[in-house]
Amino acid sequence: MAPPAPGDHEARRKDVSEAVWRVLAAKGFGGLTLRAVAAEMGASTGMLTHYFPSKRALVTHALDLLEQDTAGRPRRTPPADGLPTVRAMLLDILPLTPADTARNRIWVSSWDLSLADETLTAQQGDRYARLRDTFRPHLETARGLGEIPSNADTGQLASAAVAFVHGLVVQALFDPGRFPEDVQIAMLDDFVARLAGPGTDTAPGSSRDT
Amino acid sequence: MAPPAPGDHEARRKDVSEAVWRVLAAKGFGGLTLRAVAAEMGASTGMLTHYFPSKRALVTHALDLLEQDTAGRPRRTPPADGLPTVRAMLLDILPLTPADTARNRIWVSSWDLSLADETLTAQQGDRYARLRDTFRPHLETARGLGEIPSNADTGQLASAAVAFVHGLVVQALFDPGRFPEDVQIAMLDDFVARLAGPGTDTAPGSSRDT
DNA sequence: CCCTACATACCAAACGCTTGTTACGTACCT
DNA sequence: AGGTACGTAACAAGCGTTTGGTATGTAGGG
Repeated sequence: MAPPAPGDHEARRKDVSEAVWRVLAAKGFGGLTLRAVAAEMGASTGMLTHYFPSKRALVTHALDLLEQDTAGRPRRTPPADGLPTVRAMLLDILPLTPADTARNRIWVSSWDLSLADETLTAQQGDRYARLRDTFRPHLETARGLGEIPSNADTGQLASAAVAFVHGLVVQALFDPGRFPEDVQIAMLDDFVARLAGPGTDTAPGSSRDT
Repeated sequence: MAPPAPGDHEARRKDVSEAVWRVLAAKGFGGLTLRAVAAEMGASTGMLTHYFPSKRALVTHALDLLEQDTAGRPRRTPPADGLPTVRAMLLDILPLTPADTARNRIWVSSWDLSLADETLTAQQGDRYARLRDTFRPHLETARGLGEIPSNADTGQLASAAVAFVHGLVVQALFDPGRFPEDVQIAMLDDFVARLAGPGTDTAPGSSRDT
């Protein structure tokens, strides 16, 4: 009955991954149990431990899945250098499709676990640093193009952009009715438009990064 | 041995509340168990059920505690009507003190549970609506004072302000070293300064999509 | 003033259930 | 034959919950 073809080890791991994903989307990390995952794919917990020796390994794999899904998600083709690209990148984060909503929901869900574990806290902190770093070069391009002031602190603006978009994600997750697609986009466009403004005028020689 | 004075029922509930708070600050909602709370106050689980008949009741109480602590926290005296008040209110949210950090950490931790439960999701959504509503009148005052453009959408700006500050909270929680007090304040000041700008000029009759 | 009656406040222990983990058996393919 | 791929089943630990018992208080009657 059960096909033990020894070649599709990776394929079976992928099946497990999809079951993990569905459990996470439905019940979050607090509801991620071996039995829930096993039941989701109509298998036994013994089979799970055949692919993931411990719960910790499964959780780690779930976090990897999250990162992998995030990195591999379909993205908009960058329209033009500078601010339009920043806008497109931020749009790619918002929960505008069911897939984006699930991914964001799982990210937010993971924060409880991440905050309770020192190692995971540091990893999440690094992830945020990397995310900010992906915005920075495009903000520098925008500065070079004169789309934002020449004295703008691109590192700080990257942090601000990530902050704004993730804060919007959280509100949208808790109240999708009040944050439909057009509202989210309008808010994002408004935010990007304000990037072009002066912000706080920093006196020369007073700003340092990191 | 143990004094069962029947008058201090509320006082004892407060003791329980403080133990719950300490457990939440240390281990989040995922680590909130009856035994952990009982151990935290050197008592038994039977005593807990004497004050909270079920785990659900304790969790509900914990969420009430969060709301209560948030509502009752010390706040800055509003400096001047309009934008300065908005800035002060946003400053009151940021994790600048250990108490603020603990409160924010617990809030973020609660989102896993809240997203997994329909009722809690709606409650959190309402909380966000109320939070946005506390900003709106001051933004309208700012508009009346000419601090922000006369065609500004105050409701949208309130959502944006809450989004920005909570997104900043999350990043600061995961990487306190990179978001010390002065960085957080600088980012907030920059954001508030941009509120004074035009944002997206909503020309009547023109629409932009996708 | 003492004795009984009763409610409160709790502890210790056990309940049944779920958790992660492990051991063992078996079907299958090479 | 032997390794791979499972299912079955048990395990101890931890979970929320329940039970039984024991102090400690208050209240009322004699």
